[in-house]
Amino acid sequence: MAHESLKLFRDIAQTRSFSRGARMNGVGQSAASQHVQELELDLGIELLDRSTRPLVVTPAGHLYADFCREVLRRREEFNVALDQLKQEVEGTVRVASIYSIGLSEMVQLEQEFGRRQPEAKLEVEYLRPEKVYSSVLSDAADLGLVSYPEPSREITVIPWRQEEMVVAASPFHPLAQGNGMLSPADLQGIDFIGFDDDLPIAREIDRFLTGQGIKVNVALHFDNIQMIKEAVAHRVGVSIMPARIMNDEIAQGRLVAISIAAPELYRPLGIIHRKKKRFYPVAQAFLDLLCEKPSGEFEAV
Amino acid sequence: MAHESLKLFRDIAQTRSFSRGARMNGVGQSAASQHVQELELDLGIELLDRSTRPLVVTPAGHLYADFCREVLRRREEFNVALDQLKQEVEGTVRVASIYSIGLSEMVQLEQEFGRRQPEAKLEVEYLRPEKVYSSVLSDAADLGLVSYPEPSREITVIPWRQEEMVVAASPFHPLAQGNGMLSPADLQGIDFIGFDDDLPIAREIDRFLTGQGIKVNVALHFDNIQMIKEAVAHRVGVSIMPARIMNDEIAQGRLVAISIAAPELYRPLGIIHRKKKRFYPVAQAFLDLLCEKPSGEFEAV
DNA sequence: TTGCAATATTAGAGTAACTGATGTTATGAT
DNA sequence: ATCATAACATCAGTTACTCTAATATTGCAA
Repeated sequence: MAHESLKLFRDIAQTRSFSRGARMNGVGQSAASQHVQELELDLGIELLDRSTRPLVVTPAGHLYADFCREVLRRREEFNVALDQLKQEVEGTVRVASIYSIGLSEMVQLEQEFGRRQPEAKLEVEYLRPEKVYSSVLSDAADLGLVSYPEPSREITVIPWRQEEMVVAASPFHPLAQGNGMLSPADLQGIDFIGFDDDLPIAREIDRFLTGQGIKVNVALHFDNIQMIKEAVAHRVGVSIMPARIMNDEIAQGRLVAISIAAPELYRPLGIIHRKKKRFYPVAQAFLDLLCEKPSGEFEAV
Repeated sequence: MAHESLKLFRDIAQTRSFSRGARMNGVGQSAASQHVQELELDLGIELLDRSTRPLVVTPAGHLYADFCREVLRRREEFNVALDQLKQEVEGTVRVASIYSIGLSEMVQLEQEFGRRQPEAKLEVEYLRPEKVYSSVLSDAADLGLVSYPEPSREITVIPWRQEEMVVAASPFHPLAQGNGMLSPADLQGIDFIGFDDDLPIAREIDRFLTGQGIKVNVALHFDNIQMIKEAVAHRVGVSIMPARIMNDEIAQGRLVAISIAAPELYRPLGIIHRKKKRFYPVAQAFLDLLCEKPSGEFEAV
């Protein structure tokens, strides 16, 4: 609004004509005339001398025209800076994820996203679960990927996947000699590699085992899956973890996955984000990608 | 209008509060909220993060706030420059006058004007008649004082005075020995000091003498009254000129004024100015002073 | 939770700004 | 000079905005 007014006066002064200035700004000559009259009334001084044709810009008019020019230039600068900022801010999706989402999965997602939004940038940061929440809360990340997601006043949860949990064991472990299935009872008293107690997955596994009346012998526990897999491979014990993140080790013959016969144990994954936040188009696009693609062998919910 | 908007946003960003910013600008909190929303919609980016209290200015908001601050500062500069200009332009009356208006008269006018408008400045420039017209035309002078004023399409005339024209002679000249009166016939064949032919006063005097069937012997002619008075004092001849501008020389006994018995010869003086020009208050005040005061012994018309 | 203070939302009133038609004026050609 | 013309001014009516007032929602702290 103000921008248009400034440009209008500048153009009138520059072309020394109300009609031309008006045309250049897509308004009628009448509007231009009224506008300048209003200006002159406000400033209490004549800006343009219309008693001669073509009109003459008065000294006061020159002062004002200079003002207009400088403001318009500054406005352009602002627009440029803003566009740059938008590129940075709106062209980037910042994702905070727990480690156990799996690197290979994320690489796939990144590739697909790069194909769809070549301009966009994806920044993924792997953090411990509580750091994912705080990162989303503090707006350091647009989206968070967590297991056992918990909504709060600030956080909205979008359910994402249900990952089947299986028993992980060394190929040489006695349990690995069966048909790839076992019943919960088979785990009674077994040596077990667990997750640190403060991780949601640890609590869920514990609840499951307790619910089944099973007690395992926790030989070791870690705060990350990588170490657990390592320990299992070294036959320190068995563990329970999402099947999908063992794919590489299974292919290499370092681990085997043994399904647990009913009741199914699933790890829910969720996408979290700040409530009320309007997503930038790029963040929305990434969210769409996540939701649309039931990648891997497990269904999205 | 735009100024208020810019200030509003700057204040909101600076105080980190809609309500305070609104109060500082004499509007309601609602207006402030709506204003920023509108802005954000226009720019397509969030300027203020209201999801926390006190609100946080986003990077884009900082860019815009900086823009506001700079424009406001520039606007202040403009206002200052404009005020200065107003002082100069509106506080000054520029008068262009022919030489023969008389310095003493003008000094009187200046004094009276200085008393009435202590703030105002009066600039008087003495020029040859045609320069007075062009000065008024080119807007280098607000008012012009001329004799035998001629209106044109560009120039408006305000009749000012009718000055009695008298014969100027040395106290020792034969004509000066009478009763201070003479008839036109007394001038027949006399040695005469005239004005340059291109001056209106020269043409008028010539017309008068011719109309009376008189022929004088033009001994010398000058383009200014000062030289004519000098020549008359030296008894090169007599001349005809406005009585009033001889006052000083008559008081000093260097010249005498001899009235011409009917038909009266008058020199009309007029104030000229550009048509349609709205006067600034100060110029109008000076014009009022000129018109109101039938100074000297001759009536204003 | 509950209460408080801040912001968002909504409808409606008042006003600013534009359009279109018409009046006025500056300028140049007849 | 007078006329024609192109430019600017004016006016009435409409559109579109901006503000207010009342009310709902939200963030934060006790």
